[in-house]
Amino acid sequence: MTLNQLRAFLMVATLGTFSAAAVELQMTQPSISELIKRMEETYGLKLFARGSRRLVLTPAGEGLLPYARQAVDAAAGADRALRSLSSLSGGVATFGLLRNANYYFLSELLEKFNERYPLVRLRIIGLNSVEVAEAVSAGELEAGLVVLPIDSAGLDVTPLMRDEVLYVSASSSRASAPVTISDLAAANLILYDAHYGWRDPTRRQLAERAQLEGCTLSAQIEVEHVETALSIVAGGAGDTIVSRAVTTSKGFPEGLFTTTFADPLYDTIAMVQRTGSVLSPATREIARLARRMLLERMP
Amino acid sequence: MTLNQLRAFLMVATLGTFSAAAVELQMTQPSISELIKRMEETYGLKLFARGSRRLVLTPAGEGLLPYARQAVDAAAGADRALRSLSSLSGGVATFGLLRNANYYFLSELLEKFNERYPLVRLRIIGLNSVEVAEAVSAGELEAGLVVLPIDSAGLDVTPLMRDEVLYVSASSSRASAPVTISDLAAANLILYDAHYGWRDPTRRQLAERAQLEGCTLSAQIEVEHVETALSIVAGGAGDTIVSRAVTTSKGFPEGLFTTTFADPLYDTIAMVQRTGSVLSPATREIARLARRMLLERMP
DNA sequence: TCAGCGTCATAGGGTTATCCTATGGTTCGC
DNA sequence: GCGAACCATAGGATAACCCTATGACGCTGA
Repeated sequence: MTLNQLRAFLMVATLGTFSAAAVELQMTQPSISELIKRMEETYGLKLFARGSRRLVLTPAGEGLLPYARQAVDAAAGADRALRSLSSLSGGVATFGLLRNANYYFLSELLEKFNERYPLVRLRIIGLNSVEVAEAVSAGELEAGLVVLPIDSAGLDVTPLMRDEVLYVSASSSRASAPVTISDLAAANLILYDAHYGWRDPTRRQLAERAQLEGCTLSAQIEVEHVETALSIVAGGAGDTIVSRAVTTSKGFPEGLFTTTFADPLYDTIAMVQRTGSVLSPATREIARLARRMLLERMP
Repeated sequence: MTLNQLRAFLMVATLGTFSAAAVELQMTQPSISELIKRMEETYGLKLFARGSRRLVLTPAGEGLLPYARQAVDAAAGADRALRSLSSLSGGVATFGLLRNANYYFLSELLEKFNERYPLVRLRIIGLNSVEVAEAVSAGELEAGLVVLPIDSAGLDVTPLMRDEVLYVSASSSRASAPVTISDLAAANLILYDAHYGWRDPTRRQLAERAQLEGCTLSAQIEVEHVETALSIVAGGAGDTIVSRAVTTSKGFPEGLFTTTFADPLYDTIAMVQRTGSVLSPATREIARLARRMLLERMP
């Protein structure tokens, strides 16, 4: 005897069909069927008479009805009580996200959170991982998602997933084989995140590699937005680098070629929060959602 | 939010420790721990303050308590209701009986059943065979006794006994010899069961005979109760038909004459239940008693 | 009469909850 | 301190749960 079983029973008794109850409970008809069946098997009696017509309560079902109603109502009350007591019933959840979040799951995350906690307002901060990391470190944000590497002083960092960084060009020849750092140094690079320049984590990784090779990277053109950079690349003025998630998104221009790095390069996405801090319920919840949705996307 | 979580919460709140609650609920302490933890995580708030001493309810836990109690109680009631229906130690036995049951054995049946199973409450449904047959067919009733013929779609029908239908009149001359259908067509008929009219089984038998003879039957006066009809007949306004059991009952008015039909007419009493259905113990028992008592009365 | 529709039942599979045992960590009383 | 009592955590087996896909059946309209 579980609450789900009682809920299903009640809804079926109210609406008269399994299918309608399934829609109402946001489940599928076979699930309803199974819940009812299990309850019937548990007690060895039928709750509904499955006639050709519509479902009719058996005497046993009739006897169960008032108790089911009471239990489900009480559980709904319990849920309401807890929900209103938790701070998820108000206030503002503040969370930092890396710039690329659009390409991963941002809108879905916000929709899901808002659906579950409609009373909580959301403030999503973050033009770039650098900014997010600094804000979290300073305590302005409780938590956020960033791309590594970052300056991790005063932060708890939990890597969650990684996404490969690709080289993007309008010329098939320049993207015909994995590129090396020296290829990169020789290329016309169209880079974005002008505001943060070489403090950007992905760029930092590249700069470190270049340093080891004894060469220098510099941007031919720097803009703020990835989309702008990609448009320029599509025009043939130069090449750029983006993570794979960007290349598979809808907005990715036609006619661009991609290739990997000879020594594969990855953006590692991590959750950061202030060392030793306790997250507010709302923030914890959105962090939990974000982590789960990211992990679901792991290859 | 599951019932098990609420049960665990309630028991912990009552007993003050996880371990004690585990013993009481026949589970292990880690299981209780996990159930509580999951509920706390779901809502992002603590339900118990884990002090060094003993557990104390947080305000949130305090708020949850009444709802938890109500939900758990209701579920226990549901369980009891269903469990008792699959045994003879409680619950309600529902059974359908034809209208005339009073004249056969109704009170005796109920007394006997109640004496043997005092914990089972009885709900006897049935103003007329038509109604009982439809309710059983739809699954609202598990079984019942009816007079044939009925529409037997979806029903298992077991004839048990028959009782002759007699013609009743205040005039000795009109009841001096067996009556024919044409006699009937010519008579002032005082009929009962107005609500069901010619769907009533006995009336259907008569109507079919009349059809074969090419004549039509119609009621001069229609009332609901047999007793009313008999009073009117005793006043001489017309004649009626009843089964023999009625004529031998205590309430049968003085001064009325009865005769048989020229072509004898019988009410056949049958047990009906839904095709392929399994009766609950209580219903099976009352059906068994009813059948036995009927058969004992067989001529 | 037969195809189309809506209904519930069943099969198969992936995910999660639940529950266990075993063990670690903390707090209290002696 | 040290044992006792208690809660938390880890790891693993089982069952519940929920899904998609498909089958069976009755109803309905051409």
